[in-house]
Amino acid sequence: MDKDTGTGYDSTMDVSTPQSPKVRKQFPFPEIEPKWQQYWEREATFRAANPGEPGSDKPKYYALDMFPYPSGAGLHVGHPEGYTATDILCRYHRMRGFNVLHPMGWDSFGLPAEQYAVKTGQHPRVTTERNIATFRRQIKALGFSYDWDREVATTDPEYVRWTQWIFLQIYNSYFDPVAKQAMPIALLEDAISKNPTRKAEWVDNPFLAGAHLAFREARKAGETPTDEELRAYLDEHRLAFVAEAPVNWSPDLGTVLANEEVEEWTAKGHTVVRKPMRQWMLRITDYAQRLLDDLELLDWSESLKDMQRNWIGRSEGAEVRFALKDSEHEIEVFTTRPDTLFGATYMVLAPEHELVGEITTGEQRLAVEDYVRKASTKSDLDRTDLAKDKTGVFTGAYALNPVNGEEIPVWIADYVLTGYGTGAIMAVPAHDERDFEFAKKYQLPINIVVLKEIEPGDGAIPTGEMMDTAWIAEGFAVASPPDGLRYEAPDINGLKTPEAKAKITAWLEEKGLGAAHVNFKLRDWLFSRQRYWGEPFPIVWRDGQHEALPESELPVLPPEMDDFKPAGDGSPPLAKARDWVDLPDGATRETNTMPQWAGSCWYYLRYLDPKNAERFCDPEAERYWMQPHGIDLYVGGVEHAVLHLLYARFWHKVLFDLGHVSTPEPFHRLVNQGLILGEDSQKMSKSRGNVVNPDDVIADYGADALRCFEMFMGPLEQVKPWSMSGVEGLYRFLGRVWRLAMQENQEGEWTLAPAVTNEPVPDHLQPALHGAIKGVTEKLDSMSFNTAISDLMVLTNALTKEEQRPRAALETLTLLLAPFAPHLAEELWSRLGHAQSLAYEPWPAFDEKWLAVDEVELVVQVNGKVRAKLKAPAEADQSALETLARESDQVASWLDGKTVVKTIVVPGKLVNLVVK
RNA sequence: GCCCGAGUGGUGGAAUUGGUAGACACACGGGACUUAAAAUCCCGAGGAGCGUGAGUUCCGUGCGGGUUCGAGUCCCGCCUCGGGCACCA
Repeated sequence: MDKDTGTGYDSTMDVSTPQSPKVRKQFPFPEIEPKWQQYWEREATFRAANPGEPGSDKPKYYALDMFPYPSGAGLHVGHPEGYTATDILCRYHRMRGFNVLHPMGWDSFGLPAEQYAVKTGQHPRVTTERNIATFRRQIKALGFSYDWDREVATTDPEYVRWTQWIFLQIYNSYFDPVAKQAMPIALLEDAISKNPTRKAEWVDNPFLAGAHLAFREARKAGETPTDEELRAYLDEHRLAFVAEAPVNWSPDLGTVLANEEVEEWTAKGHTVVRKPMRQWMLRITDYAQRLLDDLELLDWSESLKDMQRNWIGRSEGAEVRFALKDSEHEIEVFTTRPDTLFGATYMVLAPEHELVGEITTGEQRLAVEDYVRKASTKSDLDRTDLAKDKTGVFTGAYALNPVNGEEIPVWIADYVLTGYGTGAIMAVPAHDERDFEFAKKYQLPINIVVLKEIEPGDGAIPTGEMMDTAWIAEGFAVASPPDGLRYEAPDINGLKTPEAKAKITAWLEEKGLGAAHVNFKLRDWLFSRQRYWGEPFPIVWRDGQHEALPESELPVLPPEMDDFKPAGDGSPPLAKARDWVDLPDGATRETNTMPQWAGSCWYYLRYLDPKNAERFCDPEAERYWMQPHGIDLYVGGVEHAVLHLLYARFWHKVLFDLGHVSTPEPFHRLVNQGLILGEDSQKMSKSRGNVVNPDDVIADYGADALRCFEMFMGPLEQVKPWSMSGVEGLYRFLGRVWRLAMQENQEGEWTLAPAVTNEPVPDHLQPALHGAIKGVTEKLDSMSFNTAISDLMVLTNALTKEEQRPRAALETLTLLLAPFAPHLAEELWSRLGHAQSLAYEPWPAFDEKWLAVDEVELVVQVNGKVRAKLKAPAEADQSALETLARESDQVASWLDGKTVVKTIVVPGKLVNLVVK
């Protein structure tokens, strides 16, 4: 799921380890790390119990990492950051008695392996398998507590089967506008058929009943729909559909891209142009409102929610129809400001608008056609780059403003986008910056109809020519209509913007001229790619119509080929495999493939039941792990804020609507780990030479030190620079912990230190011990890993000072450390005399009695400045503390010759004497 | 331009509801051990001033105001950096 997928295939695969400093190891991590990794694997320590298996009676905890795209470059230190955070919480939850699901897998379809295949002829599957092996080895070397029995790869044929199966669920559904959810297309088909057989299932649904009636009336009128018409009606409603639309086409990649992906690839230097093509789309726009509303259910950062909200881009307003002078056509526009209708002085159509050809007058035709042609060859980038300088051409046509009947000119301009709203606007230059700029340039009238305040008195309205910028905020309606004039439209003068909007909209609705309307920025998801290394669509074409393959035909795997080159004309590589494409019965296979996002849209569900051959996931397993509100913790990079996270939510909602999953949202709590920068505070990149390879770090300092350092660097969500001396610091800390209990003999063997005693923990150590238990526990609960480690250091420093090291105290420290440095902790636990792994040892509990102190430090302030620090009994009451403070020698000089006018006492903490 | 987030020592970062600013580390300096070094252990440290000294005073959380007995924390106005969106009507 990495965005950074375009690198690495030309790099060598061997991971070279620089000469480690020939220094004595602080602790024998090169022996104990592989030892415990093998132990955990052999004992299946981290196998998660599905319902019915021993251990499934515990409460569940599902922590998910964003699975990686196994690139040729191998793991970098950014990967283990999020993985370590989830691993720590998983190990912690096991010790707290949870049945923990912590899986890992591979997002293994993707363009780099295919590009490598084009260059070298090596099959993408070979490349992919090799890269997965590298990633698996590297990840295992970090000692994460994954249940490897649940490993999945999106390229596995059995995984592809269910990705395609889910696609068919989407294909065989429509979005019901009444129920506001996906429903089986079979219901709609039944409703419009001549002899419905499932009426009981849909008769109460106004949408289906309405469709039924419409087709019945048509039949009564003798307009019996043909099979093609019925079919076309259904295809128009499917959640997966084929559309001819301007798409993002990259000639050098040889494929189309989703809107969300364009920036990523252009940033890498690829060209992306708009081009009309026939492509598969998914109707994510139907879910726009639910995707927006259900963000409220989620425990995500507000900034991440905001990114999704902005991407979905909901705006409320009205659609208004403008009649055209001397034409039967109408222009429909969307506006968020129907209150400014009296200020609409011209209209603008997008150059691609379907009416442009129809309404252009003879003398304007040449200029308009020229403009349209130029606009069509401009890429989106050109269009936005030239944003500052607005251009346009008058069509020669006039529209009639519905509120006052005025004739206003109709222009075309490329600042109006074809993909948003209706592709046409009413221009209100006084109250919209773009319209203002355009009107200034082409000397179109600017009529002010909103003022910030209404002046008492004569109320003369300033003229638009006096404005140097548009007033786009709300205010009070004026000149709507202008003084002395009356129109059929209501007078909204003096109304505040919201009321003015409501009144005008109501009138438009009443007159049939328009209606309140909600618009979204979100576009439907362009779902097909012209690639080889992706899931083929389980679709065949017959007589120009698409049809689904039966489930028994799944999985549909890409054919064996040795030429992976895209044709360059937009036809996919698969089209060249004629034997595969042409079926004996005359049908042909769909040759597009699905985007890489398809596999990552549901992998978290396959983990729940990865070996199931009957279903994508057993319903009982789904309920067990996903109830009550989905995945307990999902950690990954913020780069997926509007890609993977939006797509996966959409698929999940479709599956939810169809009854295949039990929660409306998949990822209840989501945390974005911050980027790790190079030691130079620059983004890590091969060209800068500041990339840190985790293998090197493990070789020199061990996996535990790497894990601990990544957590100690700073808050998980923060961007932070790498520091090799920082790793060394954590390495030394782990060495100190080790040597609390161990010492090295003449032969270089580590044995239990004689300082380790079986005496009970002395009272003077108890506050440090229980303070650490409390601190680490609370900080794990709040995911404040850096301060949790700091608490462990404080306890370690306290124990280091002790001559005698009580075994009980060392055991507690070992358990607290275990989630962070599991190899070291397991080894210490074993050396302290335990035969079993500590993975399921109960988490230490603290006793408040050791945290209560009987003497506190009392801060005495005079006028808010600290003047003394005194010892005071913890139970002293306010007046006692005040007396103590006033009588203190250190304070006396500050009170000399002054009068105390006020005293503030914070019990147990501070006394502030206010003097004059 | 719009929407978020963040500015704390030489560095990474700590600081419940406003209540001792700088926890814990890194880097640095000093000491112990060592023939020496590495490793380890101990000690020091926000800045400025005064004092031989134990100490002590002032300043200090991007800048300017404000609220409060008391502000890193709350309010208003700026500046800088980072992220997202970007002609979305």
